[in-house]
Amino acid sequence: MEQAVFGIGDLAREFGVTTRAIRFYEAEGMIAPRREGRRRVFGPRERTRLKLILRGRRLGFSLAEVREIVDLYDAPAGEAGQLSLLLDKIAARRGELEAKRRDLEASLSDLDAVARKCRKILKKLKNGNSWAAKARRA
Amino acid sequence: MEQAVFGIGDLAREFGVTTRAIRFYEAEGMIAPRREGRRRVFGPRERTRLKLILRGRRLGFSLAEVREIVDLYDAPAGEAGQLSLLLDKIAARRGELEAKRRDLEASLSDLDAVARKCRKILKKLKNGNSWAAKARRA
DNA sequence: ATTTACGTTTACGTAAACGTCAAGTATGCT
DNA sequence: AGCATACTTGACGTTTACGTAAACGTAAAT
Repeated sequence: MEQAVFGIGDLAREFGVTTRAIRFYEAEGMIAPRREGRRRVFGPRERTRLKLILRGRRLGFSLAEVREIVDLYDAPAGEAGQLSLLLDKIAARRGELEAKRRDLEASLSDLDAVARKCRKILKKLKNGNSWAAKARRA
Repeated sequence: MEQAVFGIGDLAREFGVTTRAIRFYEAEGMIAPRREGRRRVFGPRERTRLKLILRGRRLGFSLAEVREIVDLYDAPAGEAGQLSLLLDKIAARRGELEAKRRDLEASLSDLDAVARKCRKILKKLKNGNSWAAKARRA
């Protein structure tokens, strides 16, 4: 078994965040670990939620946005109207993610272009560079 | 010609940001429009820089990170040592971007999984649902 | 001439997302 | 018993990334 419960310190270490951050997310109502006395006890479910939160944050979403995204995950229980409304929300989020992906791909290819230019100049420098001016036109 | 100069308002409208933000980036030394009297005049170069800045921000980078990324673009002029150092930096940034891409793909596929689950339930609801319990096992 | 539109600087304000103490509690080890 | 370690709840502080308002400049339109 993959271990079913975690202390706040365990999760902090595992995900590379401070316990303060985790408590903050709880105070914001984004996770709700159960208590054992006063201590927080995180089950796999809360652990997953935390993982989702942090992933969202790394992708540049605000906590408010993250909250809406995460909420999509444990909604699927309702009548038809609710469900297709949920599907709409999901589609909207998908759109945002795809926009981000476009930004990402653009960044990657831009970066690659710079790298290529770099290597080109570097190569010319290695074997005698008499005509360095030519490389600078780019 | 694609228009060679822009006022601050033009760029704000084009990119959907406030003029305040643009001035802020200038104050931070991330763009340096030339002046015509007191007014800022942005050439295509500064326009591109701004575009890069905003793209970085959308991807969740801090301005400090964005600065370092953007600086990679107008460095390619130096001796061999500098160039390969630059290539190293580029590789590092590429790594970050790829990590972000993994997060992104994971988010997308998670979202798709929820959507599939949703549609499944929805379908069962449409034709007579006597055995709704079966769908809840997921 | 004056309103309108766009721009300028200076300066204070603010929301978000935690960081950083402080002071107390609970558990286990030696 | 004494100490270390991990956790708790406040409460205030800090950084980032702008927002917002005031007061003014300049040029075109009415």
